Parts: sequence; structure tokens; C-alpha cells
Amino acid sequence: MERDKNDFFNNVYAVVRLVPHGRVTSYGAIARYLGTGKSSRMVGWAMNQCHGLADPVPAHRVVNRLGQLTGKAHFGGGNEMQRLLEAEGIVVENDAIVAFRQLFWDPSEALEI
DNA sequence: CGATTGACGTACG
DNA sequence: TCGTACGCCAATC
Repeated sequence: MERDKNDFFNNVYAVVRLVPHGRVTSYGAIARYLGTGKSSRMVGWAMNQCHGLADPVPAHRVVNRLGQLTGKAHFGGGNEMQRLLEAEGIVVENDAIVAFRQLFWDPSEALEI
């Protein structure tokens, strides 16, 4: 099969959309699940392009491994990302997700590899 | 066309 | 334990 890098981006969007409501995941988790491992940066790059997609990608559910809303600046420059997370019942404090480890959703685990 | 940046993560000192 | 360096790959300057 031809796994183009374009598919990688598409795969990232697919995984992010699979994130359950009220759950969050990390860039590295997705990258690892896709097999890219260290290419976690590309996941963030994919999120950057997700704004132009017709279907809304819950990028607000994707944070870094520390649970910090590192990409909140790309949600309109406001606290929109935090607001979206709180709307799902996720407690966000100081631009960081509380009990992140508890809310963490690992695709490798959820999809059972 | 070459150098730099970027929504990260891991490795090494 | 904390701090710094590197890798990754694509897009932008």
C-alpha cells in the first residue's frame, strides 16, 4: 500500500476525531500510534492545517504530553480552546488540563493497537 | 533555492 | 534532578 505523507496528516485528523467527548490526547501519542514516533511535530503541523478542513477537527482535545494548551493561541488568539475543553467537562487551570493523566486518551490503547 | 521556524518529544550531560 | 541539545518533516521567509 502507498502510505503517502499526505495520508499521515489524514490519519492524524482521523485519530483526533476519534477522541471521545470529554477526553484528551497528546501529539506524541498520536505520532507514536501512527508509527512516526519522534515526528510529533508533524502532528502539530497537521493541526495547523486542520483549520482549512470542511469538518471540524477537535484540535482542542489535543495537547502536549504535559497537558498544556500549547496551541490555544491558534484558536483565535483567545481562551477559546480552554472554553471548549471546559464545555466538555474538562477542568483547565492556568492553560493546563487538570487530572490530565486521568483524562488522557491513548489511541494505541483505545484502538487496541 | 537555502535557511529558519514550529500546536513536540526524547536523549544526553 | 534540572538544563541543554538534537531529531523530525513540512511550510514559510
